[in-house]
Amino acid sequence: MHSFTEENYLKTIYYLATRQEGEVTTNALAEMTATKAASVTDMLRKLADKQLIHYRKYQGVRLTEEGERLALKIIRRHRLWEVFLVQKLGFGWDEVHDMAEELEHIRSDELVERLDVYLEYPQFDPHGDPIPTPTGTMPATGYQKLSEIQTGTSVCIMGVLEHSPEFLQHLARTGLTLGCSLTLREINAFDKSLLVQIQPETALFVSHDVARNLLVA
Amino acid sequence: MHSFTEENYLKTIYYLATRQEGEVTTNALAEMTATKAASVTDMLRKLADKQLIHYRKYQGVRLTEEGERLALKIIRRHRLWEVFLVQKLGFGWDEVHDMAEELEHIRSDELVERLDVYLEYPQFDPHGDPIPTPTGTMPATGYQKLSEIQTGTSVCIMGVLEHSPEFLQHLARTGLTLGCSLTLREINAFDKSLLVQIQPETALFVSHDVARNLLVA
DNA sequence: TATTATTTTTAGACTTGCCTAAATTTTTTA
DNA sequence: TAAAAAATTTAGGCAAGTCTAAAAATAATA
Ligand SMILES: [Mn+2]
Ligand SMILES: [Mn+2]
Ligand SMILES: [Mn+2]
Ligand SMILES: [Mn+2]
Repeated sequence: MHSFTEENYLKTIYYLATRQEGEVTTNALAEMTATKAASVTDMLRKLADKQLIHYRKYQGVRLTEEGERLALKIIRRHRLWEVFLVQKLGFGWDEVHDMAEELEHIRSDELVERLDVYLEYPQFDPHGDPIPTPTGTMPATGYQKLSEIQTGTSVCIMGVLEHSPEFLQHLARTGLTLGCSLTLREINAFDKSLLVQIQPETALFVSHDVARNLLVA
Repeated sequence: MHSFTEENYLKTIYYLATRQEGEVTTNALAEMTATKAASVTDMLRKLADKQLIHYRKYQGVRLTEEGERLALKIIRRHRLWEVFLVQKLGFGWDEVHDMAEELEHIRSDELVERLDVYLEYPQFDPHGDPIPTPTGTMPATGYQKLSEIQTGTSVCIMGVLEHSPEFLQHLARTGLTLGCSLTLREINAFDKSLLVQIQPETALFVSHDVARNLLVA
């Protein structure tokens, strides 16, 4: 079996690999896991010994097939638990991350598959992130950042890239929730803020910082 | 905060204290936690430092008020998660213990209280054990062991003292489930086995070993 | 390309929870 | 009640995961 810590590292490597081209660096991992580079190096050696990552000293890391399979398994658990916490227990989407961070490590495949049945096979978690399949593949979504679409386009909010409670609460307060449809009216040339129409009668300004963390389709 | 290990020790001390008179011994703890006496001594010193137990060298231990409050909190979590696993996910009562053993350590009071609401405030877990209140008191039950009632008495099965999958599966196979009512017909003088009637037409023999692990009222 | 600056790794150490072996205390038995 | 047995604690050590400080490798810059 693998420790909580190993599972968290695998998940973090997966996450960073999808965000940047090329190998994942020691420093990036240290920042994400809130540890020091020296500690990361220790763990990388251990994960490499277990054949979960490809690791060449000073050259960064990449998940092996087995490592990616495991990472996706943990992500699947995390996202299913988040669905449970929001849909069944009534938590807000800004409250569930830390609990899911612990629940994802409960060691039972049977448990997570029964949870999937119970939740009626959800495709997405409360943040719009796709839920990996039991066999370990990540469904593709093809969403775009709101900051990257053309003026005049009408789209639907499908997900968020930033998961901090502050950001999620801000969205909830301004009415920008998952599934909400909107039309991009104009982009301010000065600060790149966006004017979006969410109701026939209501339009609002969205900062570029918010827009590049909102996924739409 | 307290570690998983500390929480498990507190729970074990609570459990042993309810079974035997007087202080809980180092060896008893070593056996229950599947560790060695020397390791137990280390942990006892640590728990005593944190004021969670009363500990005098060579004299055994006893929970402090704070220690008991914490133990009951973990037991409450354990039993609520067991109810969830059986009632919502459809697990058998013989399958849930190990998962609950991990779930009980998820650090969120809000989570367990919402779970309680969601499960509609259950009073007992799938093994008939009472669920401690949020404020940390253990409801009394006053059940008797089946091995200790009089011939001719009619009773209802309310709980089990042994939680091993083997025992629980044996009960399920012989039809001795929670809530099942039965009448004690006779007690075999030779091996203390019991003849119990569970239907107007069906009676069956129950070994003394089984009977002293069945709680009735 | 030689010299800085940055990144990464190594060396050595700490904490937690566990172990074995030996010493000590308590309990039992002769 | 003294010796033997059992229970418990102490001593010393190990693995996981973390840290700081120093060394080594790579990248950036003059
Ligand atoms: Mn985690
Ligand atoms: Mn999520
Ligand atoms: Mn436990
Ligand atoms: Mn139970």
